Amino acid sequence: MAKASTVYDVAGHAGVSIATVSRVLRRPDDVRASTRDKVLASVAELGYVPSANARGLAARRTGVLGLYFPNLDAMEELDDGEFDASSLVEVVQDIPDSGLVRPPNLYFDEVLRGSELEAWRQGFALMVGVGRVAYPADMVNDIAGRVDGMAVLAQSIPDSVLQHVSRRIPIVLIAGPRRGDSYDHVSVSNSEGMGALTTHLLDSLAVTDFAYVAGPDDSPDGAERYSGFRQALHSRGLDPDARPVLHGGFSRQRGREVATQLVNDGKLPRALVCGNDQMALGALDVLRAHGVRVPDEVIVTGFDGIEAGQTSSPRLTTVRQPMVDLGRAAMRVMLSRLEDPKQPPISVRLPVKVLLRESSEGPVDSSS
Amino acid sequence: MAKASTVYDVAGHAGVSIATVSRVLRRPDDVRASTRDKVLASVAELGYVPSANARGLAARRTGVLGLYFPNLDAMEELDDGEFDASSLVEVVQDIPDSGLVRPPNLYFDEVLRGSELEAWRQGFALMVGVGRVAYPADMVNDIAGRVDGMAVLAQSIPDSVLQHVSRRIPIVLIAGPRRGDSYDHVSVSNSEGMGALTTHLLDSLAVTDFAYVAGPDDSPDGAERYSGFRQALHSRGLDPDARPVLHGGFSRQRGREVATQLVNDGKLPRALVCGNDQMALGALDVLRAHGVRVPDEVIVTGFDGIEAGQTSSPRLTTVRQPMVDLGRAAMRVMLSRLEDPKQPPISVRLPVKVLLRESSEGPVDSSS
DNA sequence: ACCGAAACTGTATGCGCATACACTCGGCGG
DNA sequence: CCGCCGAGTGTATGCGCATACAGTTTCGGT
Repeated sequence: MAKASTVYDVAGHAGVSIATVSRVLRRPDDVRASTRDKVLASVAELGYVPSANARGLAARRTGVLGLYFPNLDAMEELDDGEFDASSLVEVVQDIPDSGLVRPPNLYFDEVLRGSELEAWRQGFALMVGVGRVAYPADMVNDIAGRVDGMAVLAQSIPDSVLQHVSRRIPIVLIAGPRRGDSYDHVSVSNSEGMGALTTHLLDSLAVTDFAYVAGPDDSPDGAERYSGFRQALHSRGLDPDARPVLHGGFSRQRGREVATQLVNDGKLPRALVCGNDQMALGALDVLRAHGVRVPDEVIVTGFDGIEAGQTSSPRLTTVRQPMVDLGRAAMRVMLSRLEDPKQPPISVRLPVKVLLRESSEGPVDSSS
Repeated sequence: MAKASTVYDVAGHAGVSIATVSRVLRRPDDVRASTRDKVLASVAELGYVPSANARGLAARRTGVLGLYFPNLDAMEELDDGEFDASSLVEVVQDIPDSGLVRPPNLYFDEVLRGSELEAWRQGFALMVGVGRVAYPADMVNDIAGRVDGMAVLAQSIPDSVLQHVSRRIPIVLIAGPRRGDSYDHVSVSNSEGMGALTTHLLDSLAVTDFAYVAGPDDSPDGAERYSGFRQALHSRGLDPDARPVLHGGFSRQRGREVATQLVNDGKLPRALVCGNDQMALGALDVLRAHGVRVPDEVIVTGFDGIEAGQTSSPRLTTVRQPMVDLGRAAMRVMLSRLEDPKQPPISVRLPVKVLLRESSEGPVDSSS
């Protein structure tokens, strides 16, 4: 590592020109086999690794796709802790589930996985950025300068910034509402999914007594879901406005608070429809603690399909978002845009799955 | 996006030289305020975003740190599915927990989070790569050419490749065993943690009848944990070799298989010590299905501290790895190495926490 | 009003690679 | 035996920026 070797070093060592070295690496078939072997031997000998910067500069593309997340509260909590190795083991009664120490966002992780997978399959590297509240613009700019295209989750970026960077690279919006119609967009069927779930409760389980636990007011996903809920009720002649809406925050803790309130007020509905899984799990925590039987007394449903809903007891009925596919789709759309920059804006809408489990359907054999 | 503008465009637009533009962006204080404003106005006007490639080339550093994961079986499963939007909603009884459709690796996700956090805090971007079995060398090389330093998880890379790229950039190994003594290394106290947990079972719960469910043979973490288990027994005068060892694969399914076997053979031990949480959860599945009471009849323990162990019933006693800190520590070590390339190899060992929960301690109030 | 230092800005160069183009060389048809 | 062609290789250039260095302006002091 004394000094990274360059094409020139390799060329000198192999007795060829730098052009030949470059060809051996980029278009091996254009080089005579014997020459190629000579060069490759030198590459190995010198530990040569091409500089992506130089390559990117010369080729006018970086070969990198970007993925930008908004910052979820959970991440910030990590900021403080210094790791301290004073003792290598500590035996403790379990730390309380703060919901923060263990970041709960399966959601992003899966989008990330999907993106990573698709990007590499298409021959691109992936760069990840998680927004810190303080200086989103700088980070976004930084990433934008490093990539050939960038996917942005929900509304993690102010419009002005988005507009600025979009003059350099294509932008794909993931989830969230459309923003203007100049960007490509990938989202899931939030309203249809919640609608289908609600309809199931209405038609198959004959539920009419609902309460809805909404997400944060500024969540477009949350809004779409609630809208789906309302439409389902409306289509069956029920008045959505007659159903109580409890405002949450998409956190487990918030779900607990809402449920606690309902219990205390003695206003438990037949079905508690939650805007996401975290809140539903929080509600389950409270109901279980109060001895309320789910689903016999109260049906609870979520949205997202996170893993924890699969191992909770009872297991959570929910709407599964194809989060991995969201990431994959975003990357594909981006590549398609790179290939043909002037095609009209693309908008992909991914299907969801309503998963019926014990929190709504009653006991099911879980011996699997 | 017609044609990304450059320093030259901005310089021309603002009526200054490119050097001044560059300075405005890099060292604003070296430029007169009035000039700076002029330039910034042009930057905004033109939608200028500096090319990280050019910058990196000129500055001889990329400002990016790399993180490379081995490929876990789970990822591959995603390869096939095309997303198909023929229907936007589908209502289904829950799909069986294949353990594949929902990638279970909280582990990597958290290391990633930690890395991402620390990298950005230090002013670096993060690039992620997940190894595909087919061509790890190419991917590693590719990343190595793009970053100032790379962290590698466990043994995801052949020694030869590692050696090659390490001539260009510093490498930090995360988890896994040391490899030679030329690389920096970050790991957790696997053996100490498992030792402490085992000792607790021995001393506080008076268990002597153990069975150990090991991980895959090629997992160094698994080996260290088993070693900690053995040492604990040995230190209490018990013979480790008298305790059955069941070989697993770190998957939930494997945990189920092992547990099923034990049940069928009527050889359930007092305590089932598992090499990771996934297997432990799989064992819980089976024990519950067979009506075996945990922890009254059988104590089950895991290792890792994944979230699912926190919501399982009973909640899982385990050893919590500071996975987020692993990532953070790796990045810090890397930066320290970049600052002073010739300091002796660093080896950081992070502490773990033994978390006592209901799968070993009996009923606990879980109303929280 | 003059001088020198300090503050500021411009000019020139190179980072490491891809690639257009020029060139060499061997084989082939005429 | 000559000229032509294509495979293979070398030469020269530019990608967009940072920065050393040179040049210019500003400003305090006298």
